[in-house]
Amino acid sequence: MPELPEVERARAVIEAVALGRRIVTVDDADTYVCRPHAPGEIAAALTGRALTRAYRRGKTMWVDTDGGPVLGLHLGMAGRIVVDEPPAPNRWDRFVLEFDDGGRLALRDKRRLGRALLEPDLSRLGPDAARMGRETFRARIGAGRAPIKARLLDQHAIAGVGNLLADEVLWRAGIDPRRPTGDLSTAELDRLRRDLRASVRDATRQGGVHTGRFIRDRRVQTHCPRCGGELAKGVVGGRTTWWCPAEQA
DNA sequence: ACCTATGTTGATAC
DNA sequence: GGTATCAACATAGG
Repeated sequence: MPELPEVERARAVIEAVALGRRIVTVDDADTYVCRPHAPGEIAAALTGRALTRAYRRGKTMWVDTDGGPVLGLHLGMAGRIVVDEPPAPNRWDRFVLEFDDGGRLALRDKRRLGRALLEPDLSRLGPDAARMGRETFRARIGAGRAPIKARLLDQHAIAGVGNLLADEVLWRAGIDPRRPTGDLSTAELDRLRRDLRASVRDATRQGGVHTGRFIRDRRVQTHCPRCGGELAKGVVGGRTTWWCPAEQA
């Protein structure tokens, strides 16, 4: 589930209900989710601290603590942040903070591809997709020969776009996902940026990328929501890709 | 049973 | 350097 809109909602939840609460216990026993830390390392650094601010860039979140280290959080492919919910079965709560008021914050993730670590490295993360200016977008997205969809998925170039959101915005903008980036006109790049920002805004408000018109519709049928034509399916940038061959050129 | 698919990222190879 | 491929993880479904 988690692309930029889902992560922003998770960040907002942390901001709204988890800041200022004193941490008394940390479960960092999952050495894969908490890599490269050894069990107990994150616990030692965070016990007695409180979270003070929650940030996000692309799909990466990080949280400041009062006098302690920064805690990085990533939802991976199936992770969620849950606050003050009873523990999940099957050890799906991969990383847990317990507060002195009896509440808890958990990274709940069936797949274990989520991440919790101290002092995350953000240096290789591109600018946030929702806050990218026109000039920056043109420069970072418009150069090179990769298929445009592959570029949108490249977190070093632009942070926050995942497989579903990429299909949604390319459909909205009427651009073939296989087009080489360098072949896009300035007008097409500007349109793409506009549609991307709109898609992110809508999805964040409505609860996630699956609420997008193209993505939502595709769950029940494989026709274009606009023209009704049969959608095409293929692999672009290594990911399953759907598009409308009649409208996306 | 076995095979495929799945919203992620990172390492590796060309 | 840019791009493509595969592996990491665990679950769901045909």
